[in-house]
Amino acid sequence: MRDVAQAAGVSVMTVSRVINNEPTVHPDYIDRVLKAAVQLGFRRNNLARDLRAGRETATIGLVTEDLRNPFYSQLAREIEQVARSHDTLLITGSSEEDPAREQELIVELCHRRVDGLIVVPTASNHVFCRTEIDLGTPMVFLDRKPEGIEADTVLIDNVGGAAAGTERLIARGHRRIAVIGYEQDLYTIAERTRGFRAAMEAAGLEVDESLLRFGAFTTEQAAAEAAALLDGPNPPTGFFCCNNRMTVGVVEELDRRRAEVDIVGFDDIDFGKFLPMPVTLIGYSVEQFGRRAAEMLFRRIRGYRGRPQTSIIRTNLITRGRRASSPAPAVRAGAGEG
Amino acid sequence: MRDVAQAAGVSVMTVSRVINNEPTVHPDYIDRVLKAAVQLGFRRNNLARDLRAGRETATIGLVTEDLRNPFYSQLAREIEQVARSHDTLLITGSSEEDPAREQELIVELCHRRVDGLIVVPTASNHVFCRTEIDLGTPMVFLDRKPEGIEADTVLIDNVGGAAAGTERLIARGHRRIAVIGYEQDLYTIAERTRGFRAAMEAAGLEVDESLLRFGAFTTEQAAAEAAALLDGPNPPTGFFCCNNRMTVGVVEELDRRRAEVDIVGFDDIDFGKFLPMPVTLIGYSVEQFGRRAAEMLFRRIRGYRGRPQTSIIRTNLITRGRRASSPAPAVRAGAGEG
DNA sequence: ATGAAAGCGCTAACAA
DNA sequence: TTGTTAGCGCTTTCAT
Repeated sequence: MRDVAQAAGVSVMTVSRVINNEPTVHPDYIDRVLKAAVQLGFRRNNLARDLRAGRETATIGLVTEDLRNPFYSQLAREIEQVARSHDTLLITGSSEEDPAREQELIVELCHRRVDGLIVVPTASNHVFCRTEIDLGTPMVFLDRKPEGIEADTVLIDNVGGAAAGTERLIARGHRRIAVIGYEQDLYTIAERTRGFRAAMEAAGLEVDESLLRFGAFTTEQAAAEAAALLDGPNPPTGFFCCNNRMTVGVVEELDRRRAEVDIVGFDDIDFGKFLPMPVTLIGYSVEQFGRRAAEMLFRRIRGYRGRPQTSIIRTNLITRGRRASSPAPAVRAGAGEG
Repeated sequence: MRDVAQAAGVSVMTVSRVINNEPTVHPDYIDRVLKAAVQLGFRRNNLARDLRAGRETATIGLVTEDLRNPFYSQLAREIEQVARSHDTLLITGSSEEDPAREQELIVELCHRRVDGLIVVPTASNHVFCRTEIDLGTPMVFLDRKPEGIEADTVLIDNVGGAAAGTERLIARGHRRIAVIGYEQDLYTIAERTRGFRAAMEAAGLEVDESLLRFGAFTTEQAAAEAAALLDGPNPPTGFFCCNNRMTVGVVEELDRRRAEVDIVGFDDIDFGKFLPMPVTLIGYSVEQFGRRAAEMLFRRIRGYRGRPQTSIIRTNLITRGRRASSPAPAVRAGAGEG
């Protein structure tokens, strides 16, 4: 900037004014400065600018497990849109379900002075966030409650949604309902299971604990769990799946067997129309989910000082999939050939 | 930091050394400084630090059309992983296919002094990037060639992949092959169409221009185009779909009609196993795609000064989908119910 | 091993 | 309308 000032024969302050479009500069100077700036390839250093101004960085961070998961990428998109309306950019980081990595990311982002953070917590301890929040980096937690602290949180109505789905299975006459989940301790899974139990109890039905399986993580493992249950002595006639991955796995297994079993699953599935059998899904507006969190965050960034709030996104039941499968055996997807 | 120094009774320099883990500090001081820092809730301002050091911001940017598209989010994830190995964070921005927005984003990111940029260009003019690149922000273009400048680029083998797919259709005896694309002028579409034509010509087949349709953008529109062609006087027996959205649309339409028509489509489809009919897809490693671009970028960031390079990712043919559909009519997916 | 001084690039506040 | 001075928070350099 000094060089530009020198080349244009003015002071740095005039240059500063020109590049910030301040109206109080003589047109001749504007011209000269601009010309010199272009010639020298000058670019304002926003770091210095923000430093001086003690200003916000106009950046927020998003920490999720894995951006590849369409749920998170859609969330990222919604958040980015809200951020854009606040002239703010979004930094994304994937924790890869590693609590250590998650903490590292959060701390790193705070050090970089992001204006705020949206975190989808991996099961872990979040007390260290308290410090960062108190020190001036607002955070909103999404989808799961943070552990050990009270903070702004946006959740899905896990209990209500799971109960509604379970009720539908019960209404269809099912009494023996299996639950397929992963990581029993994960907040969402625990809540959804709670909703399942509540609905069963409300209907006066006993839960057969041997039908609850929380060992699967991948689609394939979910399919294996379903297979084990169906091959058992007293197989279930309905399945409650705790998330979309589980649902897909169970659907695959049932399709393989052409078993007449009802499925309810948490989370909508974007290719749901291609599922080979009708499935009831517990959906919710991901758009609303992301926007709500982003809006809460920006309210904090703009200085709101109220107590931590929890916002719940409601769910709805959706029917997806095609009726009546063909009698021909399904063919597994081929791998790459060349 | 001054406050911490005062509280600990040392100079700011000592504080600086402590928080940077420099080995030349007396243990007693380390203790005192750390204690004071914790007590005062001190956090190093990395902005100031980077400013002084004239250092890189340890951030790169990624500009895509829409993060919700699984293709881009997977790309983002791969790039993030490479970035992480360089202790670098990733800022993502969506251009929403708006060239103006794309330029705005790129300029904004450059102003923020990102160390480098990966751009999936929307059809537009990219000469302004030349300036930014010369000014020190390396850029790598992904998936499509930038317009009007020469720069590092990573592309898919669009022509070769499309030709291979077309050849397969021809080998199966098809002579009348339709092409369903969107935005004929988009680099990828144009190249894929070129590959299609090349394969047809090599087989001595004439291309019926009335079978090439580039008006669709959504899945539904692609289905409509397919329907129009099939209802025409001399319908095609094979379809070449220019991307995954087109493929899904055509599959839906053919499934609705239970037509015996072969489909080849560019891009793999993650739920391919659920497609109701066998489809040949032209796939490629998205992982390799993203990593290659990120690695090219970091090579530039580390100072590589060679001429702009173009790297081509090869494709492979994959068979997805289930054989033999059922005789029952398909049921459209339901909307939300509550 | 520690500290004082200078300065990174910019802008707020005031002076001219 | 323009320029001068000072300082954002940190680190580099050099002296102690």
